[in-house]
Formats: sequence, C-alpha cells, structure tokens
Amino acid sequence: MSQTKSVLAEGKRLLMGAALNLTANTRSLSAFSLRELARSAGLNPNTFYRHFKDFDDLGLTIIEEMMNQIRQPLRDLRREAAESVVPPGSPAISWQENPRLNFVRSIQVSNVTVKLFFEFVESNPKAFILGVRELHGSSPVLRKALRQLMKGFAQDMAEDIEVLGLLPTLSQESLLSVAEVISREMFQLSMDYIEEPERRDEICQQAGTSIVNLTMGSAVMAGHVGLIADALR
Amino acid sequence: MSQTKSVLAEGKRLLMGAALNLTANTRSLSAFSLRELARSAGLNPNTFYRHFKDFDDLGLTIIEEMMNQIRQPLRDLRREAAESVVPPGSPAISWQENPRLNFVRSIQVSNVTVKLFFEFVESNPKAFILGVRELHGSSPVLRKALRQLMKGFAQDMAEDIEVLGLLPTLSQESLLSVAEVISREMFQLSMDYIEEPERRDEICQQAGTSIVNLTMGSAVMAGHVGLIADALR
DNA sequence: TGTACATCAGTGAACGCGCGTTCACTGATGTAC
DNA sequence: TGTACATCAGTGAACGCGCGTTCACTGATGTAC
Repeated sequence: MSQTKSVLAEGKRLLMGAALNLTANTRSLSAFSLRELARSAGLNPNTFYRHFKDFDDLGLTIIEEMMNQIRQPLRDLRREAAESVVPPGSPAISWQENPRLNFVRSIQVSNVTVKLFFEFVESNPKAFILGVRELHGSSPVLRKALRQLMKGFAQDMAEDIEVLGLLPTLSQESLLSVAEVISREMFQLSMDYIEEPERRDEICQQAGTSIVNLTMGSAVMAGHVGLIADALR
Repeated sequence: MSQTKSVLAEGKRLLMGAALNLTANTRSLSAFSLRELARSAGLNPNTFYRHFKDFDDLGLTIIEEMMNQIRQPLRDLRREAAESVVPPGSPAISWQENPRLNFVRSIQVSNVTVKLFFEFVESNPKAFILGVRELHGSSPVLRKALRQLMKGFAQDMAEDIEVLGLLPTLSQESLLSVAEVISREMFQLSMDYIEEPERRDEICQQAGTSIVNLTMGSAVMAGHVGLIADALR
C-alpha cells in the first residue's frame, strides 16, 4: 500500500479504464475475458492478478471509485440548483407563509437538478452504463454494492429535500421512499439519455415532470392539499 | 413449420427452459456457454443450431413468448381489480359528480393491481429476472426488444386507466408518461420482490403508495387540485 | 553516502481445458402418388 | 394400402482456438543500517 490510496498504479488504472470501455461497448463485466481486458489495456494478462482477485474485485473497486466521484458532486449539484433559485442568506420563508413561492422554487430546483444530473451523466456515460447494467447484472456481489450506492443517493436526496425545504413536511420514511423512486427513475432514464441523443430534451423534461408529479402527489397525500391548492391558485 | 406455431419442439422447449434457469441463477444470457446451456437442457450441443441462429435469437424467442404470456394477463389483472371494486354494469359516476368515490376506487384498483402483479411475478420469477436483466444487458437487440415490451405495457396501462376512468382527464401524453414511470418502477421493484422475500409486504405497500403519489400528483398538476381536495375532504 | 535487501509492478512461456462450429450420420414422421 | 422420398430433430466425433491460471523471472523503487 502506497502513501496515498488515491494514487493507483498505472496498470491498475489501465485495467479499470479498459473495463469501463468494454462495458460501455455493450458487454457486461462478466461477458468479456481476462485476456481481452488485458489486451484492451495493453498489458500482460498476468498483470490482472497483481491488482485484483477476480472480476468481482475489479467491479467493486470501480464502483467504490464511482461512489466517491459521483455522490458528492450530485449533492453539490442540488445545492447549487437551490442557491441559484434562492441565494444563500435569504430569509427562510415557510410553506405556510408563502406556498406559491416555495412551490415555484421547488419546481425550479428540481428542473435545474435534473438538467445538471443529465449533464453529469453525459460526461461520465461509461460509469453510468456499468452501474445500471450491473445493478441487475449477473454478479450478486456487484448488485448488492450498487443497491447500497443507490440507497445512499436516495438518503442524500431525502436529506437535501428536507434541509433545503423543497417540500412541505413529510415523514422521514415517506421522504426516503419518494427519494428512492426518484433515484431509480433517474438512473434508469440515464440509459435512455445516453442511447438516444435526439430525445435528450424530451427525456429531461419528462424526468422533471415525473419528479414534480411524485413530490407534489406525496405532499397532497400527506395532507398538504390545501398548501398545494394555494400555490396553484 | 408444424401445424401450430405454439407447439414447440421438445428440444427447443428444453433449451429455452434451461436458458431461463441459468439466467435466474445469477447469470446473463451472454454469460453462459452454448455447451453449458445444452448440458443443462440434457441435449447435444449441436441441437442448439437446429432451433436458434445464436443467443440473441434464443433471447428474442423467449422474450416474444414472455410478451404473449404476460401482457394479456396483466391487463386482465387490472380489469379484474377494477371490477372487484365496482361491479361491471354499475352506472358510471364521473369524477366531477363524486370525487371521493372515484378517488377511493382508484386507490383500491391500484392496490389490488399491485398485489396481483407481484403474485404474478412470484409465479414467473425467472421470466422477470431475465427480462429486467437483459433490459439493460449487453445485447442491443434484446435491449431494444425489451424496451418495446415495456412500452407496450405502458400503453396498455394508459389505455386501461382511461377506459376504467381511474384518473380525472389527462392529456394522452401525460397519461402515457405516468404509465411509463409506473411500469419502469414496477419492473424494477419486481427484482427486490423476488430477492428479498422478507420485505415483500413492505415493497407491495410502497409500490402502491408510489403509484398513488404519482397519479394523484399528475392529476393535481393537470389542474384537478380541486377535485382531489374534495376527495380528501 | 553507500550497500544490501525487500517489495512491487510487470513479463513471457507453458499447461490443460472447455469452447463454438463443422461434418456426416440416424431414425422418426409426414406426404405424394 | 403400399412405396418412395423429403423433412425434421437429434447425435457423435473432430477441429483449431482462446481461455484462466501457474511458474519463474526482471528491473525499478523504497528502506534499514
């Protein structure tokens, strides 16, 4: 183990990159051979064993790195979106005080977040392809790791919704459940976004609409129908 | 070609069954070998070529059969659910006339449908595993076929929602978009349902809640907030 | 500053094995006359 | 009803090939004294 974990050995980096490339070109992690991977990385097949126990190990390492690289940026996107709508330091105004303001703000944050999210997908397509593919892929180990990653996203999202006041008060569990649905939907749509460039605007817009439907629906069902009605008046 | 297409040759049936079994046991279609498949079917490797051109061909045949076996039953489930709440022949009562009745009926239909859907999943787990896995799997051909299948489900659902009057009037495209989100979510949840038997009740309930949130949210955003407020009063 | 040793990333050859695919064959069933 | 032929589902042997994994090796870098 070297002084900093983040400095990966050249070969290790090459192998992980080759795995991403091969996965993106329509193959699962389990569907290409070790030798194919090494060839694609320009290395001796043997070098694989210097860094990884097996393919699950490789997959886990990639996922772990993905987690680090993606999770915080996604939170930042959301904060950024929230602050772009209401500058930080502005006096907080509750949903009760001004439903319309909060409603509009919530929708704007959601739309901006969706847009930034898909831009992020566009700049890391291979990571998303690998992630979504292996989420329901053939390795139980990777499936489990990716499910936890998705759960982490959903928790972040729930926390942010609460801290940023994007919805009228919901129970913790309702909030988490809504966030889980949203994050599943977003990850799924990210594949369409990557594969169908000509439909990107449409996908972006529909994702925004779905999120609004879902969140406002949950607010209504949690007893805030009056607030939403006021906001829409 | 024999007299009826539905009577498959013994070997063809065996091969398709073996493929489902192997897929269910945590492998992708592309991740096991032709010889492995034949062995599992108890046949000569060669027999594969009597029936299929390649693995995509096998996958397409399975998906086509799945489509036939699953699509109509799912529609039937929904009608059944609707009729279990309001017997056929009852006079139709519009949302405007009686929001509360329609709201309650809609929620009940949704809950019953969800329950029946998951029972259906439970009795055909392998088909669902293969479907969800290959939906984002390594074969573009199968991905495309499964996407169309999902789209078909969503169209059925949208049509049924309209015919059965489960929601206040929505535009065709809003309705389809809501149905697409629901069908994606249901298929995704079907994996959790299969893999985590101890959470089945919870999953069932959360699916129902999500659908209600989404549909009622879409009604509210389409301008029916008054109706929903009346229903909740 | 120099020396000796350990660790690390990567190489190259070799192994035995299962693979996809081909070919020529078999025997049962269907069909024309 | 019988005969001749075609089609169909399945078999078994054989091919050459790429595979995962092992072993023994190399040379560069780090470390102890």
